[in-house]
Amino acid sequence: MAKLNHKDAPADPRGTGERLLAWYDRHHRSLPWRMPPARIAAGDRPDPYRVWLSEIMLQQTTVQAVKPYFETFTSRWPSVRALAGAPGDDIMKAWAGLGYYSRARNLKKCAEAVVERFGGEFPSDFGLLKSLPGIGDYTAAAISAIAYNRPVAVVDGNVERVATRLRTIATPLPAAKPQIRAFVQSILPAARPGDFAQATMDLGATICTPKRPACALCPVNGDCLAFLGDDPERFPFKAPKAEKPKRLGAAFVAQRRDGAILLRKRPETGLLGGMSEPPTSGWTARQDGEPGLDAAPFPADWQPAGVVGHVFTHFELRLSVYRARVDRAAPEGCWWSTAADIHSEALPTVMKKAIEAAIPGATLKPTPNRQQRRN
DNA sequence: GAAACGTGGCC
DNA sequence: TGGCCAAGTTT
Repeated sequence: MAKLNHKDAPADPRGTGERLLAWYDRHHRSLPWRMPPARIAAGDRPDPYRVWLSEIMLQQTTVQAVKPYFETFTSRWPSVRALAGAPGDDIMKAWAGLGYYSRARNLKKCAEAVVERFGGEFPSDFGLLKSLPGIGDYTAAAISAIAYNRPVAVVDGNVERVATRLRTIATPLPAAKPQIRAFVQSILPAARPGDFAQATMDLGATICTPKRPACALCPVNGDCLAFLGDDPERFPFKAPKAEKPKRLGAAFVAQRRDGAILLRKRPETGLLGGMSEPPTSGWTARQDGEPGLDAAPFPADWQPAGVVGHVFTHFELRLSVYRARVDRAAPEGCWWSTAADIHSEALPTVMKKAIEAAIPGATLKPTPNRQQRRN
């Protein structure tokens, strides 16, 4: 890492924003939900519905993971009114696999609120946006700036990294947030708040990365205190993460003679809230041996079918999977999901893993080339 | 302020 | 392999 002396002190910080915009004009990423800077300059604005939807999907989620979901949602529900009118279960099914399912629950609530409170038009005001379900500080600022070009500071994880490096802010997150927000506000170009927000995020995603940042390519390295006199990779400062506890549980995959699989719906709140699953044991903090057949939802010829590992945000799960052939009506609260339906159920990834362990191929989409198995 | 809340990719 | 991280919000 280059260490420059004091003669190379940062240029006028007020120029940082303009330099970021000039870089963005040339090197911006092309994304499905983004209006490119040339069209912004021509007077176009992005659809606030698409901005909102993309921002919710992008919370703690990579661009690559979001792309296909964004395409699915916007094709199926082209407007906030369409989404507000959709059955909640359809939204959960379409969200399955993307994670953080409270986002999907809040998505419908927010769409309904926009229709009822604002006549189907997203507000531009930060405070009004933040009053909507699922919209916090970041998302309210992002919609306000990107969709409406309001001069608000948009601070996400990328911007936190860029800002703490530019100013060598050594206060650990999240305590450093006010400092960061104030700094970003101070360099915000008044004419192009939306482009500036996206420019800063693009810089963080492609140049000012967490590990091995490409400082030589950075358009504002001359403004960066970390680059000029420190080690950029040290920033931002964060508290060490707590160790993940390990939990054990069991899943019971019952299959009917025609191939249908028994599912039920999880409670609306909490982990995987509102999503579907094969019957499972609880998996609270138990470490005293694998859950056994006493946790089965009903008596059957349960056979061990392997163990599935899955890492959640705050714990690791080892799920013992059992399988049985069952020929009976679905118990109260459960339903038989046929081979034709199983692909479109609201199954979280961990539950697809469990079903796959018991019945390989069961949750894969049928292809024209593949014969459906019927036993 | 701290904990809950998913998943997949990268090194 | 396992820890880190990704356009955070809610309670």
